[in-house]
Amino acid sequence: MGSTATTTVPTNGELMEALAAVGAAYFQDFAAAASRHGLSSSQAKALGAVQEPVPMRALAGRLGCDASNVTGIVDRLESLGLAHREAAAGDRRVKIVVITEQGREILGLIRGEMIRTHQAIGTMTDEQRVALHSVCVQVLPVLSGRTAP
Amino acid sequence: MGSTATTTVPTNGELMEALAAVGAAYFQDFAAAASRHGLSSSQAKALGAVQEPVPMRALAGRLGCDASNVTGIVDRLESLGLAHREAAAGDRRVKIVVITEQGREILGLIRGEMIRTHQAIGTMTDEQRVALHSVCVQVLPVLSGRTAP
DNA sequence: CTCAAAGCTTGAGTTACTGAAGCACTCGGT
DNA sequence: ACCGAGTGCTTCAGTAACTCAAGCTTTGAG
Repeated sequence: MGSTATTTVPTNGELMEALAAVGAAYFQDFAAAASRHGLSSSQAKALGAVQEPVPMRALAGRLGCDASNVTGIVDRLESLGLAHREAAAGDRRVKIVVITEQGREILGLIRGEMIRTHQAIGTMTDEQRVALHSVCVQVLPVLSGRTAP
Repeated sequence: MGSTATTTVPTNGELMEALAAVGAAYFQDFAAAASRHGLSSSQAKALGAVQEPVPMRALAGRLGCDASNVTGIVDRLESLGLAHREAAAGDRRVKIVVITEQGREILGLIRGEMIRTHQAIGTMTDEQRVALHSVCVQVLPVLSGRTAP
C-alpha cells in the first residue's frame, strides 16, 4: 500500500463519496435548469434520451424504468409539443418517439443554462478534462453493465 | 509525461455528455442496490445524508427538495426503524433526524453491493483514482454553489 | 407583551413509478 | 393458412415523491 510522497491514493469509500456528491450536485443543476423551462427532471432526461428516434421499449431501457411508466412521460412531452410518436415501419406494434424542433431547442437551452456545471468545467485544466473524459469513457461500459455481448 | 499528439481536449458538450452518462449509470447502480433492501432511492439518499444527526430543514437542503417532502420520507425511514426523530436541545421547534444502528448497517450493505460501481473503480489505475478524486474535490464547491462565504 | 418569522406538519393536487392485465401485432411450427 | 407463444404498448390500481399553501408551535426582537 504505502504510496506516500505527495499524493495519497483515495480509498474506494472516499472515491464513492466524492462521486456521489458530484453526481448529486450535477443532477440538481440539471433539474433546476429543466424546471426553469417547465420540465421535470424525468421529462428532461427523457428528452435527452430521444435526440435520435427511439422505440418506447428501448427508451424505458435507457431511463432504467418500466415501460408503462414511459407511456405517461411521453404523453406529457407530446402534450407539450416537445416530442411525438410515430409508427415504426415494419412492425406495427412499435411506436417510435421522435423529438420535435421545439424539443431540440428547449433541450439546448437547458444544457446551456446549467451554469454551475459550466463553471465547474471551467475550473479544469486541459489535462484534467482529457483525464476526466477518458476515465468516463473507460468506465462507462462496466458501470452500465454493457460488457461485451 | 507529456501528453502525446493522440490526446484531444474534449469539448464542453462531450464532457457533459460523458458526465451525464456516468452519473446516470452510477445512480441506477445505487437505486438497484437500495431496492434490494426494500428502499427507494430517495429513502436511501436520505439515509446517506443523515450519517451524522441533521435537522429536518437542513436535510431538505441537502436533498434539494421542499421541507414538507422530507416529512414523508423520514416518516417511512422511521417506520422501518432506520432512523428516528429527536428533539433539539435549545430549540423546541427543531427535530433532528438520527440514524439508527440498523440504518447504518443497511447503508453499509447498500454501498457494499454497488457492484458495478466497484467494478468500475476497479478498472482504474492508482493515478486515475488520485486524479479523479482531486477533480471531484476541486469542482464540488463550485458545482454545489458553495463558493466561499 | 406582541408580533413577525422560523421549523415542522397537514392537506390538496400532480407526477413518477411498479406490477398486473389487456389489446394488437409478429412469427415459428404444424 | 392457422394457432399459439411471445413482444410492444397502454390501462388500471396503488404507492411514493414532490410542490405549494395553510396551519401550529416556538423563538426572538422590539
